[in-house]
Amino acid sequence: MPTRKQEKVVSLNEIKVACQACSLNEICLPVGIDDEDMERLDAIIDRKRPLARGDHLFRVGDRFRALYAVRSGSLKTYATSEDGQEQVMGFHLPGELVGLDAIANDSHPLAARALETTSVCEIPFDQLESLSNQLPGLQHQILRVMSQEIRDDEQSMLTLGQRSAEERLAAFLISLSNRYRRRGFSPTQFNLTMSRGDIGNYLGLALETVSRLFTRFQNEGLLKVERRHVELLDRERLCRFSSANCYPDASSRAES
Amino acid sequence: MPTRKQEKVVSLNEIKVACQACSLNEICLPVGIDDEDMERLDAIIDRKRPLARGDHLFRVGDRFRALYAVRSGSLKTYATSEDGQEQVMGFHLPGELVGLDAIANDSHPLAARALETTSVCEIPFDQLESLSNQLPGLQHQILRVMSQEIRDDEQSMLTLGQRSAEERLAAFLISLSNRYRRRGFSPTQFNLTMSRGDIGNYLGLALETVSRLFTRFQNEGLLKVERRHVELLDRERLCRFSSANCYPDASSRAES
DNA sequence: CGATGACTTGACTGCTGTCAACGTGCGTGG
DNA sequence: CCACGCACGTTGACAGCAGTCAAGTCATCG
Repeated sequence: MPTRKQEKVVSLNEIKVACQACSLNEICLPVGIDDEDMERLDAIIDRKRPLARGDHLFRVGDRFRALYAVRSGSLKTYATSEDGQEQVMGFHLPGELVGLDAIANDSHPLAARALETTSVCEIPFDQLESLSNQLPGLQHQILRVMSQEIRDDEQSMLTLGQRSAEERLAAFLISLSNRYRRRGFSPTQFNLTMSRGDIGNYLGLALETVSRLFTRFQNEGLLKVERRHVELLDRERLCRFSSANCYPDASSRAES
Repeated sequence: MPTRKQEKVVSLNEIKVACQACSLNEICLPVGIDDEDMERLDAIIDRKRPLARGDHLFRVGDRFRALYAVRSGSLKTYATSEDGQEQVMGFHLPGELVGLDAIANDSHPLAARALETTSVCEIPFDQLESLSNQLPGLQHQILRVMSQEIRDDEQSMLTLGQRSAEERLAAFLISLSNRYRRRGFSPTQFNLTMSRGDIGNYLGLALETVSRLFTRFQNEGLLKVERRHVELLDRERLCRFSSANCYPDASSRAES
């Protein structure tokens, strides 16, 4: 990552640090906000103490008060069916926003739980909203982020609806890879913070199928996997397996 | 539908008519907007001439200029995979909004095509955005609508990922039923404006499977189907089949 | 009246879920 | 330090749901 223009005054640097640490740097509410506005945005953000693995950030039905940006660690969001079965709806990596689905009814339709030690930034929604009234750039950015979320969900629907087990897992791995790359992590080597069961649940597959596919992918030289650690050896081929373009995913390409 | 408070002045009535005809009446951008604001909103909306069956409202990659609200008729949105296969992503009934996924990148990621003769309202986005800067109520409403879209997509993901063919079709029919009910149409009797192929494509099923399931549902007394016309005979049981609550779908329950 | 497209139905296959047994690594406590 | 338990992961056997291929029916329209 080329260091961004950091020749700035004091308080501004503080924010840069704050939001770089939070991975919010041009990500959560990317671009289109100038430094002064960013300062005001930063002022309303509350940094909470970390969650331990298994802790809930919020539960189903909790009143909606704030959006959350993952600063470090990772979360899963899930619903619970009437028979008590968990339904994993998504995973959230550093720099990603959680809770956008709660705005509509002022209540969280999903629960969010930490997959590992995780810290988040809390963005009180009423404050964000009134701030965005004053800052058209911010308002536009929020709309963009929500639109991107809809887009990503559409992508997931496509994967879940139309793809084979093999294609789903490949697409999942490519998606993770893209999202890690985007945040400056290695796109070819990372740890899965979720269990095989979570992955299977999310992809609509039995956990045994996920396990078998990892083995198969490894035998075919596509990747190397050992417990939670994954190394993508042939990203290109894996990508073709996924029947999806490699880079459209959560990338958004940050506009023109 | 009990006629809504129509004891109002002239121009206001016009809007009521306009937006009632457009089914926008408290739906596209529901509640939270007072009459005066609604007048200003109405002023930027462009009513276009109807699309014929098969016409495109927009295509993949088209520059994003406006959101569209279905006034009458219906649309499907779809992606096209590299091998030319169509992937149906959604159906849009009167009163529903299309194009929210295009805001992020100023470009439509999906194409939208009329399933029958269809008319839409065009809502130029830049005008909507600057208007919403002046009207906090409108801004909030837009966020709600987008949030609801995310919620609905999550619901679809769940259906596609975890459910059997039977459950998917049942959920699809219940969803249609809820959406028709919400707009004042019969929730138990309606025409499918899309083909079996479209339904199957959307649900991630072969069209033959969809056909067989319709037959089975009919034999089990759940519904009566003849070509495109469907009558739900046992909505309650169909709902249980879908493994989903009956009313959460696209309802949003229009807040408290 | 024939052509066309949409839909239905049947036969067969195969992917993927289920059930079950068996590793493997890690933390806890002796 | 070692033993144990437990959660997680892997692998195998088997079965069933749903896809594919194919034939046939029905409605609409020129």
